[in-house]
Amino acid sequence: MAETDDTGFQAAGRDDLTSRARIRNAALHQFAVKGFAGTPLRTIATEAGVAIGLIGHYFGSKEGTREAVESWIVGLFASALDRADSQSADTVADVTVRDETVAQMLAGNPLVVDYLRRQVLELPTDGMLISRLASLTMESVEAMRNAGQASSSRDRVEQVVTAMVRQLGRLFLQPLVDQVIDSFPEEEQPAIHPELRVEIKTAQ
Amino acid sequence: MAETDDTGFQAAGRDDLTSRARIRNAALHQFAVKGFAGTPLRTIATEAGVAIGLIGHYFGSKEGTREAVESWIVGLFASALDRADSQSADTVADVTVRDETVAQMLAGNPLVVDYLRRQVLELPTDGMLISRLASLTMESVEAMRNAGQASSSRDRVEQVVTAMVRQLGRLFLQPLVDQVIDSFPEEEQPAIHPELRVEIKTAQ
DNA sequence: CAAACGATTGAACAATCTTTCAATAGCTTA
DNA sequence: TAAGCTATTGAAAGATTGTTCAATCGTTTG
Repeated sequence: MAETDDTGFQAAGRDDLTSRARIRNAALHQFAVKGFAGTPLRTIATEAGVAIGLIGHYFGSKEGTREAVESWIVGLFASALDRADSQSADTVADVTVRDETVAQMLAGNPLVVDYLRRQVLELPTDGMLISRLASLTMESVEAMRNAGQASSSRDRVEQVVTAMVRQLGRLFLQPLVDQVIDSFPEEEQPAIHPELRVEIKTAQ
Repeated sequence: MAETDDTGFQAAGRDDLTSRARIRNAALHQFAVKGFAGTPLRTIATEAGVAIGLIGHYFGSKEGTREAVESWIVGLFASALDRADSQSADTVADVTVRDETVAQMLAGNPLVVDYLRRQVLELPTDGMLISRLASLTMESVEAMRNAGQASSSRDRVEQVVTAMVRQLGRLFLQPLVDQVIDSFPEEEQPAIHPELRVEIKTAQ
């Protein structure tokens, strides 16, 4: 693996990407849309424009391909948080800046949202991804506490949960709204889709 | 098909169920936990304690098995709404009673919640289930409008969306909260899981 | 009793899937 | 140029899947 990998964030023509990156992108796309079990490796190979054998060559197995996709996603979150800190005037960015930066990253990678939404359902057997993102968020919370930008009296775990629900809750639930609305004939559908609001009411 | 089918709601010993019902229950269980594509028919047969061939005999195909599961779920919602009406003093139950009755039904059938949550994510390709439940909810909304128990000035579709989000939103999002909390060592986890609140903010 | 019928089984089949691997092409380095 | 990499291919193997079907069992019906 002598070649560098793209982050998918900087603009890059489809044909400029390495085979490895194209495979990873195709896997993310298929897993997000059809699910892990519902995606044959052949489909990934076709979408990436490579031969089947190349997937095994780079990622070892189908499970290894999933791992690569998830590590890439974790990297996306990590770099978004780093960006928030570096763009902030303070040493550490506050909640608003962090949320906004993550939201922008997710808006630019809708497939990541689709993938994550699925992961939350798939049983904790192999669902390490959410746990990895939780760790990342915990680091973020710690940094904010140390900088006095987050309450130090509230429970840490609770702060992590709140942050993740704030970032992901609305995005996860949107398909419910969309599917319900789309199930009605077009002339009955409201022009503007109702806006979802998801909150956590901290236990008393 | 001379035999009657259970509703799964009244208590019934596992061994009292017909093969048909046991297959349907096993299918619901596996689809909810592993997903449709991730569930081999052999697994369903084993859990139901029958031979593979019997599934085809009763449901024709794997797709037919899914259909049977979904029809059973639709029936569960329909009978819950009927029950709400019959228990109400008025001719038509009000929103609170309906929501409460549906909530009780879902609490008694957690696998149904898991199954539905998956349906919302799995692409609308074949996902007729949400659409069927939306129709059911629309009938419910119409009944309430006619009885003067629901505003007649607001948009019908919007009322349906609101009702379904109210009934399902929190349940769908709970796994996110649980997975995040469970990803921390047990001694750090808060005693009481934070309470989720999901609302719809009607478009202005 | 005999015939008929639904319930049930498990093997067989064809299709599809993942993984493996030998072979080729292309590029770098000594 | 020769040798040694890595990238890439596509066929083959081996496992798994959904579906089909002939055969058996048990009960009901004539």
